Amino acid sequence: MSPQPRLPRMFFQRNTVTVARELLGKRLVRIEHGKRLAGYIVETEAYRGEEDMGCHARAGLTPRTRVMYGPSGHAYVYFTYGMHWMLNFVVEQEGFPAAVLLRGIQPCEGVEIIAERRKGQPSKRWTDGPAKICQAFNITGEMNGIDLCAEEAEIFIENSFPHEMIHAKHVSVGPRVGLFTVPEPWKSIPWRFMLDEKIIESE
DNA sequence: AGCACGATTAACT
DNA sequence: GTTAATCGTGCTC
Repeated sequence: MSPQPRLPRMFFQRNTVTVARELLGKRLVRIEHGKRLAGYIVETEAYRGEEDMGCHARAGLTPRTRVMYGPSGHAYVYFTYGMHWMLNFVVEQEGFPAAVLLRGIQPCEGVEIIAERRKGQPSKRWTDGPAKICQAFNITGEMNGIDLCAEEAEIFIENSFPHEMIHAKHVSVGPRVGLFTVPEPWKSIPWRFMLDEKIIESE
């Protein structure tokens, strides 16, 4: 499919859970040296506010969480486990800290570059985790805070199914991953969204 | 200043 | 199923 309109800031400036759900099926695009890498979003998680004990913003406003308190439509990129980068999208109103974590995509453009960066792994495992996406798309902390809605943005989200919404029967929901020491109800709240990849159109 | 742990991954057994 | 890799962050002393 040819390039589509980018999602505007108003898309991100809404309830975190709504945005996480509606990002399924949209396309993540990365511009590198003028070349497009892209993939359909198939898995997201919502992290919402200081009350959410699974969200980094539970620590309040710190150097790390500052971007989440800023305007929506920006990238929140953080480092964890001593080696991995994670890409999130800042959402909700400025001043309310919240973000959507990108956990899975299905590559559709720049596949040969993605394959090279994920060399040694089968194609099903190229971008099926948050750190794998950042490795495949060459996304690091240098991109923390960039505006996805700016004209010159090197990362943004595109519409991909302009005439049809993703139907609920193609979406599964569950608890967020990796929150081992987070108390309830936050540990089990169903804020993880997965798209049935069989409905993704091929190029 | 020191410490425990993390929104993970890959390579093991 | 288990575990090492590896270091920034936030909390405690």
